[in-house]
Amino acid sequence: MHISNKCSIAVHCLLCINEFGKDIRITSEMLSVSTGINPVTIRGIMSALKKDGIISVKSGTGGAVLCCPAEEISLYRIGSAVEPNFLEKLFGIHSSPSQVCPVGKIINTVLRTSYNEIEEALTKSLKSITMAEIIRNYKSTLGDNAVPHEKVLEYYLSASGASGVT
Amino acid sequence: MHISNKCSIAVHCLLCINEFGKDIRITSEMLSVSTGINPVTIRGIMSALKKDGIISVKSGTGGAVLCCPAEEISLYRIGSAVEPNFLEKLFGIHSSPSQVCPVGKIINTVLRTSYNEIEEALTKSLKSITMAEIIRNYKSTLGDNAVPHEKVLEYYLSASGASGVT
DNA sequence: CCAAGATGTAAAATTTAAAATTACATCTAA
DNA sequence: TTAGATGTAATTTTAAATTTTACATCTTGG
Repeated sequence: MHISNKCSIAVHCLLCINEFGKDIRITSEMLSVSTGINPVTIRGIMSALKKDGIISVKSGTGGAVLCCPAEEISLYRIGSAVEPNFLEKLFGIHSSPSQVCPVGKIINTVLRTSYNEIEEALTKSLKSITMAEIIRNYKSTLGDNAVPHEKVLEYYLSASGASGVT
Repeated sequence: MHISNKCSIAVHCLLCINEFGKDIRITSEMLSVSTGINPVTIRGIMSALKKDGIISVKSGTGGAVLCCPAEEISLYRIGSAVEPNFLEKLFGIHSSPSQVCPVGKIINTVLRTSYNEIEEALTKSLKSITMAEIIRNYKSTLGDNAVPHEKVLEYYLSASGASGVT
């Protein structure tokens, strides 16, 4: 009953790349620790983001970097990248209505008309929110909770290998 | 990754009630045949619609009728009735990010800020589409496919007991 | 050049949420 | 008073997402 976690996980990863990418090498292992999601799933998501041109990942040695301005990375783009046609899947429609009943026969068409309207509006909102805004929001939410950067890097460097400290 | 089928099923049922309610008694069995969904699930959905004041169902003998004008039954109202808080559930968020990583610590808050914006816009579209519009859309889509009403009633009357002709 | 540490994927196993099934108490009117 | 409904709880089944396992391939430092 919801869009899979992939979009949220992707945003999380992009925030990490943006925040720590200059100081440490961002690997799927590191992102796995940060997100609490297993590294294979992370790699799948990274793959999708890469295919869409949002990030580039150095194969073999590892290390992901943003490869376009944060203003150009909208939630719509992220969602579409990690889960093609995610909007069409938004509203579930029952799959085997009676083909004898006039309502059953055309319910799919009728529903799609309304759902398309909604998806259009939704697309607009999703396009209006970009990583630039999310990064700003992250920084201001961080506020006083901000941990010294070295501390964080130390955590990641020691945790590489999934120590278990999460 | 999507809102459950309940909302679509509810719209289907409401269309049937509106279309055939004057001629035949709308039972969960009849709606089960029309939707292809089992009667217990239908009764659950009808219960929810009833609780919200959208329909009234005669207990015991059966027979559902709309009990408010179609203009007042929006998709938002239907969705909320059959699935409380369905919008909050829209975007999945991974549930166990690292509490040591600064991103992991506040990712939920950061995401919710953006998702709330989107949900607000979505709510507005969902409220703007009502059964009145859907009924109009149904009638016009029906167009020439329109089957003589008696045929349909005959179908339902004979099918009561779920004959299998669907 | 080659081994350690990454990515990239495929395939199978597990988990989880939705829906179906089963069961039964209760209601209503012919 | 009984046949045909609704109302709901509990269990089973099903389908989809995620994790796990496995392994091929890439990259670079020693």
